[in-house]
Amino acid sequence: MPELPEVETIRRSLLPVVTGRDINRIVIDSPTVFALPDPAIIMGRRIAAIRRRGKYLLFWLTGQAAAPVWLIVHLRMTGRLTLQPEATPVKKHTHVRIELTSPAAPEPAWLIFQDTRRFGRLWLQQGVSPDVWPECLAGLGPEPLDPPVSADCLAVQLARHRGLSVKAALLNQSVIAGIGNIYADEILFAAGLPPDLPVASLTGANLAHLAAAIPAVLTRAIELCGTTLRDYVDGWSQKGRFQACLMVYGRSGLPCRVCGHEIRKKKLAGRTTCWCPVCQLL
DNA sequence: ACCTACCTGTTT
DNA sequence: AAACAGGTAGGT
Repeated sequence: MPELPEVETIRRSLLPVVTGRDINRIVIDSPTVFALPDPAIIMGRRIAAIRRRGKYLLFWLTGQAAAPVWLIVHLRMTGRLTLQPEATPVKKHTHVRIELTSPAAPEPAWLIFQDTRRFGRLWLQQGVSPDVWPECLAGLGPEPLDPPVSADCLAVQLARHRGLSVKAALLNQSVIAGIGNIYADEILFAAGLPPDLPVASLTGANLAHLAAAIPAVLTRAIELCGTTLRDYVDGWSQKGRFQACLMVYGRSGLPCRVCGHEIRKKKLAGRTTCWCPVCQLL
């Protein structure tokens, strides 16, 4: 489900409500999803900020006379992170519930982690900055949007993966952080590149088109609050609207919205890949 | 550079 | 009944 635009939309939707609130209670229904050795580590802490790195959400938890702790969330395919009013009944596939209170707000609220397929995970990181946390964030490539990735940066990042197809390279989180199957296909369409093109055969002009397409597609997707195909919603349970703008993903057999040629589909890098054989002909 | 596993639900 | 789904870790 969530790629960079969806995770960023969730971050922005939660930000104004959740920052400054205090953790009053935590209920873990699935210890495999969140192995929290001792709830006392985060009890009473305040959510001071929310950051995003690639597809990870990072909650900065401060406490009096205590070193800050990071709560790290990855939603994988079907994870949801939403706010619910205090009295909301517990829904199916709820794995973690965090009750948040605020001196300014009379009613507590729940921050809920739901995940049908249970691939999503939560972790705690104490002491070390999450950027160097070896188990996840340390291996991530650069953020594609701040600043917008350049052709030079892309060339450097791709240099270690010359044997991959350009689609496989875009999906590799150590090349650029945050791109998944939907946006890889959409970016390659916007760049006019065939997905099975080997990285080794990319020209300078190809790299320039690719570098321009990455921020263009991701920024537009964020503006439209992400892509809702089935499960994805933001922190207020609102769907995204970028699905109406998809040019190739999920459109196999349909006419290309630019040239009218039939959109094709095949497995590449283990993932279904859709492209226009005319607009993306080298 | 590929394959499978991890899960549950939906579509073919 | 089988294939497939936004992701990634781990094995070969």
